[in-house]
Amino acid sequence: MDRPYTGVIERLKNAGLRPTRQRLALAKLLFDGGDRHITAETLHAEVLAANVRVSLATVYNALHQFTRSGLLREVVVDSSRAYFDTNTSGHHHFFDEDTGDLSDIPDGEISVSSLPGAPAGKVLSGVEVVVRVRSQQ
Amino acid sequence: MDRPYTGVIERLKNAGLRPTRQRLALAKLLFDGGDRHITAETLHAEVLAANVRVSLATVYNALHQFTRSGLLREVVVDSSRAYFDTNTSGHHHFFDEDTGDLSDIPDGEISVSSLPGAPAGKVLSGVEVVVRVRSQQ
DNA sequence: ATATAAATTAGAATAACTCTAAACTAACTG
DNA sequence: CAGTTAGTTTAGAGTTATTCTAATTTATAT
Ligand SMILES: [Mn+2]
Ligand SMILES: [Mn+2]
Ligand SMILES: [Zn+2]
Ligand SMILES: [Zn+2]
Repeated sequence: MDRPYTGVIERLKNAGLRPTRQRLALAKLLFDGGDRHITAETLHAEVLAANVRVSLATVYNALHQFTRSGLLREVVVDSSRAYFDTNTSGHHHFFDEDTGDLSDIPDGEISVSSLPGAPAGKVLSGVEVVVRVRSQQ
Repeated sequence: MDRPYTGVIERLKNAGLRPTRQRLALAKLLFDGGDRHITAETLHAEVLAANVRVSLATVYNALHQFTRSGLLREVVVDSSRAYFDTNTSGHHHFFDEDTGDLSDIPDGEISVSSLPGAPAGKVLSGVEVVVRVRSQQ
């Protein structure tokens, strides 16, 4: 149950990021264990709960750096907060508008057919399907 | 070329909204002419340019009331601003991440197949496909 | 006309970020 | 190692889109 940081250290180094105490704690929460969908606030709360003092500015910095390096992907589903996804491969989401819960649509349960070409002079950068659901009565 | 408000007055009354000077001006900009994609700021600028004094708070109020009444639909594509669409029927969007341009994907050029059922205890409320494009370089 | 409920508004407040500039630290070099 | 330097963290201030508050105004009903 120990040597807990080796994997995460490598992951950060490969991304060209120094494995600092803060980034290690954040990366461990994000990448050790299954795929996750998080916001800056929830990640900040988790890292504090794990007794690592990290500022909110650093959480935002890390989320953006991880995203730029391809370790995370941003999912836009709510105009009031940014969500980040540790699963960077192409997949789609359920978003519960009442609870704010973001969850994956299992692969194969949805597919987009006959993708349109990008308008003239533009280049495609991603395709996202969001299936919105409600849980409140 | 006159009696310019009759259509819009009916539309507001049917939605249970009093046809005030402000709502008439906003509804005219929104619904007279083709389908539109707008933000609160752009609509506010337009209404001022048309020489009708309307506060930004009223623009936000109207956008939300129109949305609740089904005259508009909100499209979530950018975590920093809310877009509203005068076309409330089911259709999908291109979003240019460089310019902020939101445009419709022509009907038939895309389709989502094998829609998943909503997770247990949840009810489906919408399906949105966003095709992100870039125009810079 | 009056009354009443609904709507508008200025400006303050909020919330999610982003920025700045100073303090710290990881990594390199000899 | 000790010294240097570039990268990182941070507190707190700043920004921006949006919401709220409470006072004023207006639409509608009688
Ligand atoms: Mn924001
Ligand atoms: Mn916002
Ligand atoms: Zn996901
Ligand atoms: Zn549209």
